[in-house]
Amino acid sequence: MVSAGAPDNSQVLNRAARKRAAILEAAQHVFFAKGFVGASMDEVAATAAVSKQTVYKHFRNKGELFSEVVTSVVRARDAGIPAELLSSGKGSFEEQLRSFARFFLKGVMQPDVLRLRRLVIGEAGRFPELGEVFYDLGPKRAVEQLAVVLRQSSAHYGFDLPDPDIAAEYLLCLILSIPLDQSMLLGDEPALTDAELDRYADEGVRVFLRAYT
Amino acid sequence: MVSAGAPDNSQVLNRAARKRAAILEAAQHVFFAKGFVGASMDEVAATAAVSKQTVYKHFRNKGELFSEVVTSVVRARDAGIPAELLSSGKGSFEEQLRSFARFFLKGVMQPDVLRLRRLVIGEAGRFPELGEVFYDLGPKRAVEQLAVVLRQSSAHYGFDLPDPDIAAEYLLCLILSIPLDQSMLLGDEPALTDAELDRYADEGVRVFLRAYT
DNA sequence: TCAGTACTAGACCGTTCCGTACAGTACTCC
DNA sequence: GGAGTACTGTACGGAACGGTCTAGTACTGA
Repeated sequence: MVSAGAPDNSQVLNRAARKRAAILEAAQHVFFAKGFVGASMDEVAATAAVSKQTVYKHFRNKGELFSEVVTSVVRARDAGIPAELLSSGKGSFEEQLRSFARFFLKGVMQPDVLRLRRLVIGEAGRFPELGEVFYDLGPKRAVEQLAVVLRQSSAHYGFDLPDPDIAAEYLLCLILSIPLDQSMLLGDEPALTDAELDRYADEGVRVFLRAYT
Repeated sequence: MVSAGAPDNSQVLNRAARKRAAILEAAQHVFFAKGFVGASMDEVAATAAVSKQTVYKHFRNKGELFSEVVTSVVRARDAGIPAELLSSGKGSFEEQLRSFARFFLKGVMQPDVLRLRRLVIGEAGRFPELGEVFYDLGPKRAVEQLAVVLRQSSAHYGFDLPDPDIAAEYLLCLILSIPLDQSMLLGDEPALTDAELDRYADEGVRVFLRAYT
């Protein structure tokens, strides 16, 4: 019997690694639902179908488990940009930016990513270093990648873009901020459809291009 | 002896109202520092220099106290736009928008407002209605006020602005999002100086005007 | 002045939680 | 097959917390 929602690691991981993965996944679930203080180690152990002792064998204490959960989720989300996005030259500049915009917005608006963001923001006082990890692998990376695209394209299409790094920051906030801020304060229900997200992405790009070309 | 940081209400409020105010102020402090679950009613009572029984005489339970704290802080910040901002006609359109932008950004970046935002976002699962209160009296009001300004000014200066409500949304996120998102994830220390905030506000307005005029 | 109300101080109850301890069982790897 | 490691189940100590209770004190307002 393979537990639903989790890959069957029984063949590729030894027992210890398997247990560790189960604990991390259970902890993610519990922390996302109840926050750091609200979550209990007993519930994590029960959800992972593991004894509490085993939890403490893998993670020194609650805080370390929390840190590992957050960093592992952030890193898992950081798979990077799909190759086809980076192969520039396909379509107009606006179409290219639109592809990026839709990709970033869809990623950021994943329910788990939204929950993670809420968690990190809420615990920024207790775990400031986690905010930094999230920022570096989230917004910061996105801006850097957009800046590369802007630099290439402005050269390729021959228009003047004085400061691509700053332009990328404004582009990103034009794409993400409106739906993201609403989700942060008003919750993710009802979730926006893909079509609505695409409209936000496209409109953000449109405003950006009017300002910068 | 008047406690520092709080107005001396001893002359204008009777005892009950005075105690109630002291509890709210103490609770704000404790909740901001430790979050909802992390704060304890004993600490609130001690900080307010009040017996725990008195706390429970004024507020039915911890959740109600938390709600009252958040709504009272939000409403206190909702004093509205100073009159001199609304008296249009002074200066160019860009100067007028700059005044608004600087005003909004400075308000949003107040340490207490940042802490409140973090708190509301972190507890959005437990208290969704507080997110709504915050949103309605925060971003939503700001967008509405900006839309009024845009409507008036586009008529007054005779340029075409098809959808002032949507334009106001983009204007607001161009003004606020970059410093605000950084503060949410990276903490408020070190706080940005007024001059830096003004630069963000002015640059946001500049990008907006390039896109919309 | 005096009744009624608000407040105080502290004990208290039931629960929850983190982290540890322990004795016994399952697995893994040589 | 056998030693060594990982895991289980449960119990426990110690602390914290939300909320109630009680008995006594200070204040208020007519």
